Amino acid sequence: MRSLPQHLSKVPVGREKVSREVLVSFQRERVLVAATGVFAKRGYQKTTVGHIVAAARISVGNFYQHFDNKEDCFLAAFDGIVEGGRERLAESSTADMSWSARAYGALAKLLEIYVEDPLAARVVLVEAQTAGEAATARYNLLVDAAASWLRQGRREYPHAGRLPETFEQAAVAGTAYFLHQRLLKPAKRSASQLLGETAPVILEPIIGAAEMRKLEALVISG
Amino acid sequence: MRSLPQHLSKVPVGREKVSREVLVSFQRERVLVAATGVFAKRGYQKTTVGHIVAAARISVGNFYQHFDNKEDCFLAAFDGIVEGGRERLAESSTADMSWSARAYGALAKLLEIYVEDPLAARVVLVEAQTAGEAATARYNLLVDAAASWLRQGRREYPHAGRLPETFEQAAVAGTAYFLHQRLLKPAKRSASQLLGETAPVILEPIIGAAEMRKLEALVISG
Amino acid sequence: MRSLPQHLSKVPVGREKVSREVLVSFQRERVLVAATGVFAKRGYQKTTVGHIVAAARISVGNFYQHFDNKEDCFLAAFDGIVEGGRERLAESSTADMSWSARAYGALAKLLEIYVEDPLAARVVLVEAQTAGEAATARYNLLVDAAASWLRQGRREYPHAGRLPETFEQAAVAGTAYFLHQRLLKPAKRSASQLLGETAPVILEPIIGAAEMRKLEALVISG
Amino acid sequence: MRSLPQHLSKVPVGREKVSREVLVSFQRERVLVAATGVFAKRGYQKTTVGHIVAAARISVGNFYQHFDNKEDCFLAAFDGIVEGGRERLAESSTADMSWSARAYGALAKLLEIYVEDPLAARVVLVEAQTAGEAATARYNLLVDAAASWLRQGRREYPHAGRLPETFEQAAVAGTAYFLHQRLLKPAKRSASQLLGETAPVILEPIIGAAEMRKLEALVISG
DNA sequence: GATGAATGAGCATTCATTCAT
DNA sequence: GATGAATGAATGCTCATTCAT
Repeated sequence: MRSLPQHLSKVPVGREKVSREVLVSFQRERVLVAATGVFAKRGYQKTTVGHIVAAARISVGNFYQHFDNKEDCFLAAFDGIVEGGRERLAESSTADMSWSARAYGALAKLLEIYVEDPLAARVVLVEAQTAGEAATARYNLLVDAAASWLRQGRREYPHAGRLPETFEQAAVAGTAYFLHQRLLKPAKRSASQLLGETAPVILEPIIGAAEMRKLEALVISG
Repeated sequence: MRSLPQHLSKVPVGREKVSREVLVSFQRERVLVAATGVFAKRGYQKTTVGHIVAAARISVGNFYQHFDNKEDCFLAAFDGIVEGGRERLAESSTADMSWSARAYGALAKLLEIYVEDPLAARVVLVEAQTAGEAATARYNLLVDAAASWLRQGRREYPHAGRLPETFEQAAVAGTAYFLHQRLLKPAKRSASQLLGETAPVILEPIIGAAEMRKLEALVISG
Repeated sequence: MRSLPQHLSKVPVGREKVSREVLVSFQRERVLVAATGVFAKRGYQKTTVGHIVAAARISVGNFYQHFDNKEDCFLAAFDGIVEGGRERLAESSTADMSWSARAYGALAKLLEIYVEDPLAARVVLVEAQTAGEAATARYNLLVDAAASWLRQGRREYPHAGRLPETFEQAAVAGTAYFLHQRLLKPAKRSASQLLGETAPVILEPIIGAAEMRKLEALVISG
Repeated sequence: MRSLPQHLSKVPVGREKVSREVLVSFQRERVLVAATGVFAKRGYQKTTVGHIVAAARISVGNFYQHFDNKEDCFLAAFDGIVEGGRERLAESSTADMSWSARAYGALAKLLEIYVEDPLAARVVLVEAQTAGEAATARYNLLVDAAASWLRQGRREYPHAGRLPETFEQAAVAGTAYFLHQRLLKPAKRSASQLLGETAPVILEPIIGAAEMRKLEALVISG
């Protein structure tokens, strides 16, 4: 899953200490992975600390050594997933690409991540809305961040200026709801299928149909 | 609330019985109103049956005479709000109006209802997503129903056919999210302001900019 | 079931009054029959007043007009059954019969009643032991009464004097347990079969094997 | 209580673990003893979990860590008492004794246990019949087991063959009822007194009066 | 550090009983 | 007299969190 933050391995406090810290960090990661699965399968509210420690094979006391409480654990899982996503998203584009290509690539990458780990996706997209105020705030921040990023497109594609102010937020939230619904049904689709269903909703109004077709063609050919 | 069947009032021994039934119905309605407020303010999860009975000024036992449990009460509140909304929505248009006018009028009416009773709106739009599976299912049904209704527009406005299949659902969910966000902030807007912010997102892609302007002008002049 | 106490019909307080009293009495009887069934099927503890009023098709208020509470209702049912049994038992013998014949006849009659109405039997034999102190006391009184009656046999059959003091009570309780067990199993037996299984335990030690055979032969021939 | 498997004490890291397990086991035992007292004094139905935890000086949560619920606790107490009784019963006889001597000794031992701990006796003999289906089933199993054991006597004492099939069950249940009654009255008797009252009912019919006298004499002289 | 036994506040729910209509 | 809505005390049970070992 998520790789360990690099800076930790640089701390030079003696071999043992380091290995222990690494171990602790691994442990924490293990717990977060287990917790993600439990939260996704049982729902945040119905998940108890007991469920998590059973899944992670740790003791209750240990759990509270890592996290303040259940909510803290959820937020850590949420943040870990988002952070991991952000890192992988960074790989999806280079500075020399056009905005539309970067946007299309980013959406494609996101859907790939989504399809890859549906449990993590469920935690971010669904459970975050039922896990208390802090989680909801983080979810909204995510939607806003995506909407903001999308809004940059208006600069590049002037005719997007005709779109209502609320377009980006609605587009992001609408897409999130669409994916959300997909998570409920066992019928899984491939990332490319989902791309065909979401790009027209979220990108085409900004970049226009012509540009859209161009990008689609590029992917197929490339 | 449903009005009493008239024939009952003719039954001679009926008066007492009827008045009691009416009383019970009123009581139930009272509880639902109180419950709606509590659910909206505290959130479904943090609401206890104790909170509801305190707000409704009834006893615990009486609560369980009306509802099976907390979830049942929530669903009844949800259904009551939706039903009331449906009835008021029916008033907003007549058969002789064009689809676009009916759609525009319906959206305006919905926003009016929304602004009028933000607590009820919050229950339907926000809390329903955190109140268990049954509530979530009902929420999704509502989104789907709205999306289906919207889809009829494609027949009337052929150029809407260019819209991706997922447009309607995304548009509805996106608008719901937008309104949802408004509910979190104390800064209230008028229904007409909200109409200006949502109609372009949800209707304009279907009926086109020209028709949109026409409808807006009509409202201002009318 | 139990027939109405005769003296009631003799009270001459005007036709209406009488008919009402009779009606009330019938009503009470109806409730007791229904309650007996519910107690037998659900067990005393798991039976609620709600169950009884539902089965008897009366209102809760009405129930409390007849009985002080659930226990009172149970005791009334218990007493009614015992009283009915006593009356029918009286028919089973005449003064001119020998003690052994009367005892044998009484046992036969009791088993007949038992087989006829297993629900009532269950209430007296099983549920009475779980229905609180008053009911337990009544049950014990019943066992003691039967044991006392049985003890009279010692006078008639001197060799029964060799039996230990505790014999009668143990014999009655043992037989009660035996019948109790029969009530749990669907395999029903006839009254005469049960007579063959119980008489040797409860009567033969008192009257002796020879007398026992004589009585058995009498029944077969008569 | 069962003693700890020896091999565990050899595990080097084991000491702490073992002592904790022992502690937990003691704790459980403590709770069962307290629960037995409460059940015996208040009756199963009127006993609440609150009563038990107050008597055992533990918290509610802790109670539920040991037992699934009140019934589970009762059954554990019942089983513990029966198991303890079985173990002590095993000491009461050796293989070289005659069946009648073993039977007489077992009955004497049982009555000794009964007199020693009337609260435990009450739980097994009285409350088990009011503590739900599972408890009743266990009680019946116990009666059946005792009856079966008693039946072996028929092989050794051929003239016992004249006894009716149902004798053993009735004798056991009758004796149980007799002891049951003793538990209700404060007037306590000694185990040997009770032996004199029960042995003639339960054993003499099988082994005969002569053998009975012989055993009685043996005890007095021995 | 790790463990998991112990804690107890908190909650949903039931049900006998009352009493206004 | 009859009705059944209303009452609220009582109870079983869960679960996040602490802390002695």
